[in-house]
Amino acid sequence: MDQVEIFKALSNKTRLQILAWLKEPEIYFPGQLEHTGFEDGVCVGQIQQKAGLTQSTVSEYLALLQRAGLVQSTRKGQWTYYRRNEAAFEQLSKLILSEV
Amino acid sequence: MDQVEIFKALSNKTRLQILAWLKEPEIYFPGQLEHTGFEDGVCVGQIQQKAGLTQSTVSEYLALLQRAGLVQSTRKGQWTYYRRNEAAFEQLSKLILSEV
DNA sequence: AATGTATATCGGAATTTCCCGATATACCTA
DNA sequence: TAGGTATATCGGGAAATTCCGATATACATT
Repeated sequence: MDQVEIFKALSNKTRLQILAWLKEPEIYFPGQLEHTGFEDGVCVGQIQQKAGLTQSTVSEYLALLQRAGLVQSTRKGQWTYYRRNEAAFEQLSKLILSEV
Repeated sequence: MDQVEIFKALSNKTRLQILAWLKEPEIYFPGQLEHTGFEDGVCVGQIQQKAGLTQSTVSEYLALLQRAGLVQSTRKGQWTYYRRNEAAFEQLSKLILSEV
């Protein structure tokens, strides 16, 4: 758990937004529900649309968040679904009180 | 409380070190104890020495941490003492669970 | 095999961050 | 007032980040 890498990942408004959206996908991505549900998270395209940035940028942001350990992904067919890694946030919350 | 600004402030190894040092000044800055104690924190010069960066860099890092609300300062004579703002860390810890 | 769709990766321009040396400001003492 | 010490601010080169368009890869369908 590289602290600096985690905080860098969180140092961007769009990435914070994405994390907030992934917390309540049923609210922020209602369009996906009927297709696949949210067990595996939300696919890149849905996130990209909502973020209003290019596909390449959003894909890189998600990869960055994953390298930091804040999200996890599942590939299903041509879609990659991203979901939050809640354990990482719990850990981070504690770490801020104990180590930072 | 600007989340991005806070996470940017934490996205640097030296600044994280400084915050950790200020958590236990009596351990990391034993030289200052006999002079002034630690009620107001630690002066810039002591922190600079320990960080091993230039005076200007450390001064700017402390100002940056202060703008993010993570530390507070007290001027006494020619010295500026910096100490942690523990309330900010408590808030941040909770914020990571509730908002991020 | 050929085409279409979803995502990842590459190359790069613009901006920001990192960290420095030089200089300015504040305060203290003789 | 002059000189010394502590800190803040300024200007800038190097490196990292932001975000893009173009291209590559992966999978599905026909």
